[in-house]
Amino acid sequence: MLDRNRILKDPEAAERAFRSRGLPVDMGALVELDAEWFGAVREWEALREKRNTLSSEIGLKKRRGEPTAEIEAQVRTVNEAIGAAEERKRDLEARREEVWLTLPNLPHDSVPVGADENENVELRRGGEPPVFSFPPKPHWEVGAGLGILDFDRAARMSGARFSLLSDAGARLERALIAFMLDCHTASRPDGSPSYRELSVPYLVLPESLRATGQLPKFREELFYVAADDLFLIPTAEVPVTNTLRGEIIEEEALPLKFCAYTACFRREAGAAGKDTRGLIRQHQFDKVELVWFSAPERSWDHLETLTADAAGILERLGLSYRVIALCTGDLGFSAAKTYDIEVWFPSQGRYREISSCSNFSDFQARRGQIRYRRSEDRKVQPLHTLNGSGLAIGRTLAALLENFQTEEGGVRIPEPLVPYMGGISYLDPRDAVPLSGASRSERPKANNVKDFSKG
RNA sequence: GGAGAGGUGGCCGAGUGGUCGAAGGCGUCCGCCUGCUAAGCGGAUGUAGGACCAAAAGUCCUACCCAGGGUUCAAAUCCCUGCCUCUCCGCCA
Repeated sequence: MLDRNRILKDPEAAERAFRSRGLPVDMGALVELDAEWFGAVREWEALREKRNTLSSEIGLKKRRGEPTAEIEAQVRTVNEAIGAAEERKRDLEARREEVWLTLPNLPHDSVPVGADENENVELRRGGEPPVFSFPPKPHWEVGAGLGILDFDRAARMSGARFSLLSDAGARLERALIAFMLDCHTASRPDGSPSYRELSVPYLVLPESLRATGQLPKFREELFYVAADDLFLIPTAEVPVTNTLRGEIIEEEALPLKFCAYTACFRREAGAAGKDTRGLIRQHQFDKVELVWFSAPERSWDHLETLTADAAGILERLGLSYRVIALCTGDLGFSAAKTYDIEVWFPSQGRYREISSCSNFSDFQARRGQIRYRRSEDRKVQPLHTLNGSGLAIGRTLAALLENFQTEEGGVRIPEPLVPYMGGISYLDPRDAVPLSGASRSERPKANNVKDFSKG
């Protein structure tokens, strides 16, 4: 939600901002509707005042034993007017909300102006794309060769855009989650506080999604559980940001930094034909998310830190990446400024998004009533929220399979992950065991796994 | 899922249908006092929208005592529904 006073003070500036996002907004109609709504509110308030005055007069008279029938009749008349005014107010309020809740955030001044993703600006690169002496295979082929990635069986149980990982693949996914969380929650060399880890619900109420901006506009992107009026989260941003919804936080406590691993669920409506193969675009994927709550004057610095924190994971894993600043036309609905981090995919010969780090300024905080008490003057103000992937697990896994593949079809495990893989430093295609079971001769020694399934 | 008890300000906790935005306490803030600290004393202390004002201060109006309906001239207070919490039972990872 945008700051009403700010928009109404300079509607032309707001209109320019919306146009820079490629969204023409009829500010005239918006201003007019707002004025109409506001007039209805004032009218309703005036009538309430009148009724309150008369009612308390009745109280006085009753105590003195004076007759009140006449005033009571008056109040009844006023009440009729209130009823009508309330209906009008309610109607206008609904119409106004519908408009205001679908207005996107205003881009920050530092965001490059541009029409679409072609005008995004590359800021920096990290690492070198690997050089191969053979044509690198796409990750789904590498994964299939290793026997750790299976899309056919996933489709059998769940349909398109789901995946099934097995053996070292499943373990690698778990390793990445643990590795990333450990990185973000580790104490920092400069003594600044690390991220606090949260484990959050995957199903949320509509108002939670309204706060972060997915509703009302992007309902078709969400999986919805109609029987309970709950939505599956499209990102941990939703539950983590909503953790503090409706709260007032003392300025000294800011910034508050949280990280959380969750599965994420997206319908990918309108993405038909895009990334139909592989792990890039799934209905369900894993992500470690970073979320900041910060004071407005510091949030732009914090976005830099947040982005560096996300990129740090790629550095440790030895993956090549670049950071780009999204232009106004490519900015997400709630964001005031966004950096995308893209990782190198050898099979595609290009960088693909692996993290999106945004400052939402006070946009989500207004919608979710997340405020802070400024220590200087004790005033209560909306704070700023930020978040970024740190990182998307499936895409990281895919990038590892592609970037560290060997000619034999194996994959080298980056050194920091080896402890998380139980010492495994190389995935060997010769170790592959089909899910339907190995033949008697090549069946590996049974793992000494305890059965915990009986709870 | 069944039975019962509740949901009031940062927290605890009163509240008879009318002057209750809400007693009291705790906490917090500002002063005073005590040569430090504690204690003590005085005062202030919800949020949102709006009016007056150049602005601040201040005064005033409207709303909010889980949410939504209802009764009433008038609802934190009475009624209904929903949600949530707690206790007991059932079921269950």
